[in-house]
Amino acid sequence: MPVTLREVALKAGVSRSAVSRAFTAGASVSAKTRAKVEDAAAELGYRPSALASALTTGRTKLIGLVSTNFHNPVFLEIFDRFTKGLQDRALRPLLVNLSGDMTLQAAVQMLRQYSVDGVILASSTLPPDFPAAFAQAGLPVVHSFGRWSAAPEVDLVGVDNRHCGRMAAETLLARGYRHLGFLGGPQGATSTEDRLAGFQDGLAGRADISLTIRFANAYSFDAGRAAMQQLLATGIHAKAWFCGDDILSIGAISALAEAGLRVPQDVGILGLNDMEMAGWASINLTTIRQPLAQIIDASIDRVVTRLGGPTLPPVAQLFDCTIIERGTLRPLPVAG
Amino acid sequence: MPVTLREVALKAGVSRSAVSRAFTAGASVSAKTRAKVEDAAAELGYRPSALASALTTGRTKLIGLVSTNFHNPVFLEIFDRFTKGLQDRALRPLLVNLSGDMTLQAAVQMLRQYSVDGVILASSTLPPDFPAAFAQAGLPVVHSFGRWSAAPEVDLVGVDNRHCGRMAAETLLARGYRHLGFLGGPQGATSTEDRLAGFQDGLAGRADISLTIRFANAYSFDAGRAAMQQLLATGIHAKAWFCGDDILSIGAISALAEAGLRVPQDVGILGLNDMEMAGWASINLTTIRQPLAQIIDASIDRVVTRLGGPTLPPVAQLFDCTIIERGTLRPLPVAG
DNA sequence: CCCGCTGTTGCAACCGGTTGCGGCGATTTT
DNA sequence: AAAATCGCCGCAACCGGTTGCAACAGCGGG
Repeated sequence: MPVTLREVALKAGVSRSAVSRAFTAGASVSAKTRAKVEDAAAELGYRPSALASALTTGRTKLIGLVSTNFHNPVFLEIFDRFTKGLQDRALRPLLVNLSGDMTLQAAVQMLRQYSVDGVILASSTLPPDFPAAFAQAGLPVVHSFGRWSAAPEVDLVGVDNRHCGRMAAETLLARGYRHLGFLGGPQGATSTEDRLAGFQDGLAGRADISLTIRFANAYSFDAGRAAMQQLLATGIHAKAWFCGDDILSIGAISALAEAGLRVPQDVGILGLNDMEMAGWASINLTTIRQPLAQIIDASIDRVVTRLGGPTLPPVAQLFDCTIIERGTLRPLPVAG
Repeated sequence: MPVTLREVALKAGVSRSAVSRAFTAGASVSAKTRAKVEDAAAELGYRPSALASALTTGRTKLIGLVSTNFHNPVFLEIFDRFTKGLQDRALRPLLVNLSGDMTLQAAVQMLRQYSVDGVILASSTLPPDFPAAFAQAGLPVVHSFGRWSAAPEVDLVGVDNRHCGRMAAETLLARGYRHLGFLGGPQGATSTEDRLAGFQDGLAGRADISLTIRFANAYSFDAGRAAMQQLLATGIHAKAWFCGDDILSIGAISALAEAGLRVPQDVGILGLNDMEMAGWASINLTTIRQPLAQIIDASIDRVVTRLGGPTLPPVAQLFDCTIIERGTLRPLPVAG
């Protein structure tokens, strides 16, 4: 049913090679035959099959876009940017939901079978052996939002989560909070571990500080709310919480409100990400911004350079975070 | 670099056909050779190339998943369910973000070039000629959340939006609201048009009712908030609004709160979708639920039956909506 | 022991493009 | 005018599997 090279060649009165060359940029074709071919192709509605050409060229222009978190609204923003960015570069995202029955091994096999040109792993929770599994299968991979390492096994783009943790500590200390809490994502999530480590770093040597540490069992609203409910039920009351993610913050705030506690008058909350919702007037979350657009653009750039280029050693590329002041922490004391 | 059929055949001491057959279910192979092949394949880490086989079988197991709305959080839930459901059936979603530079024509061409087995168009705003464009290109397509038609051009799965509108009208009337408002999505969005039509239907013949109609310019928080701000600024105050979507409702509620109006004491809000956020304690939105899981499962089933089966006439499959009572409308008057 | 049948196997062509190579005609050089 | 050069084209092989067909082996029955 679909029209092929042969038919265009026939109609244009040229060889199949000529048609092929007419459709590949930079090939050796005269303007005249190219015109003939284009006319015939247009008339027949011909488009070269990406699969067939991939077979010989070895390039599918398919990129595996792998993620685990489909319950954190920030990922909709992330998918939006990734899909647009990839499309702009004529690449096609093959979306993989790494949850349920889809195991890491299954995902690797699957993406190998489809000969994807590269893989973007968008996850802040998975340890380095996840991206490494793709690399070992011979797939160029960039880990977006992954854990920093001085000698990364694969390309990495993200932020310095330990530094974010220190920034959170400074922020809370500067506002005079002394009873602090850390509400992380699931235990074992690399981003949560690193943010906590940095947070503790920033608190080191301060004898006047108390710190409660708790982990939600997912980066989701429900998990954040449940964790905070449990904390309140057990009588644990920090005066300010650094939450490992905006969505946890929002869940926690919900639990606090249900318990009749006001934010920021009774309890302060500091998030991380600065997703769109954080800026909604009804939420107005003070948070540490990850520069999503930059991270995503850089991730795509990395995978694109891997596509053509030789095999260079993997690099880690980190972006700076900035604190976004809104309404869920009490104000800084006035200087002087 | 990747290991091919030929190498496995060599190592197993059989022909290439034998290897191919060993990997295709239901092919004629003896247990003995199958075992030999599987051993050799396992040793070499062989996986058949999906592209190469697609070339002859004509099946890629690729499904184009096309959407426009990456700013409505409900779509994260939708993508989660679609990706899982497709994966469960060994299908692969090729995600297309139909916005920015990606036009309908470009998307059609692209999906044709990749020989996707089918297309799922997940959008409640696009008119029937969008899905029709895929069908005309010879791609089996199902329109999820699309506009109902007695004689649809393509398979359609969703809800009866006019009926939802009538349900909204009944709901608000039953609670004694008389000054009503309709806050729709972008003008021209089919779902908004139909919900409005149904809403007006349900209000027909009621002389004691006033109705204000306004359209937000997207299905997004910002659009809902901006629209409500503008309404308030121009002095338009309905006592209850039927919003065309939960995310519009939440945006509208935000604007109301900023203006010092309480929901539901001063203004009632009724949403549509029942996305996860609607159930959050801090939002607690009364809304009309679309059965997402059912719609998505049915959509996948439809596209799967199109895959193998003969060309049957397109069908429309609608699911019932139910009202979810929460806290953004005043209670029903007590009977008696 | 021969025949026919069934189940398995390999050959070779094909899916739809790509590409190295040799050749041809047109142009330039001497 | 002959020779060297260049651009363009088609031939044919190839990418990695699949599949119709014919050949063949092994088996049971006559």
